[in-house]
Parts: sequence; C-alpha cells; structure tokens
Amino acid sequence: MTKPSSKFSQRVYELTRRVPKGRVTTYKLLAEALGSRAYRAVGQVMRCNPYAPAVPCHRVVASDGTLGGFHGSKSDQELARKTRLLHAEGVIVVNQHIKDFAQLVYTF
DNA sequence: GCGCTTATCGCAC
DNA sequence: GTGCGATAAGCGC
Repeated sequence: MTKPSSKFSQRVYELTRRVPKGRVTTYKLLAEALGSRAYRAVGQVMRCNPYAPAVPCHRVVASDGTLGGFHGSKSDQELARKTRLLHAEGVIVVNQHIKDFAQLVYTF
C-alpha cells in the first residue's frame, strides 16, 4: 500500500460505498464529486482499497464505460469475476464494456 | 480507431 | 523536488 487511508481516501471510499447495487460510477465522477480532478488519485486509492468488500471497486469504471482499469490484464480471472459480480447486480458487461453505461452511471 | 502527450492530485522517497 | 498510479481529454495519423 503506497497510499495510507488519508482524508482523500476516506472521501473516495465514502462515495464509492454510496454507489447502490446495480449501479456504476467513473473515476472522473468520483473526482468531480470530491471537487478535484484527481482521477488517478481516486484510482490509486482504489488500488490500495483496504475495504475490499465494503468498497466495491468493480463498480468504478473508466469514463467511457470500459473496465479498462482495475488490474488491467493482470488477471483475467479477477476481472471476469468482477464482471460476473456486476452481472449478478444487474449490470450487463460485454467485452469489458458496460452495456447501457450512460443510464447505469450513478451521479453523486 | 489507435497511440502518444499533457494535465492533474495525493503520497512515498 | 521527483516519480508513480486502476485516468481523462486532446491531437495527429
């Protein structure tokens, strides 16, 4: 963890937790909700995500609705697993891309 | 459509 | 002060 739970991280976790089931959000929206453009800072916090189940990082996707982030192509199983989880929540994901992303995005 | 570059934010060294 | 990271947007081809 290169990033301890700081104020910024707390805010990110709080917002991420605020995302209801079957809904997704983007790094951009999260950063915007925080009043900053720390897209990457948000992602960095997620990467160290010490609140694994409490903070569903799989509900946070790129601005264009692609899963493009998370662990990249590190482990398809992990990614596929998150995709499957999204499916279980009602989010349709095809080829690492969220279907109807525009209406599934949760704006704070 | 794809790839590279610049901007931006927080934290570690 | 510099570098890194799960990004975003713009520009050129």
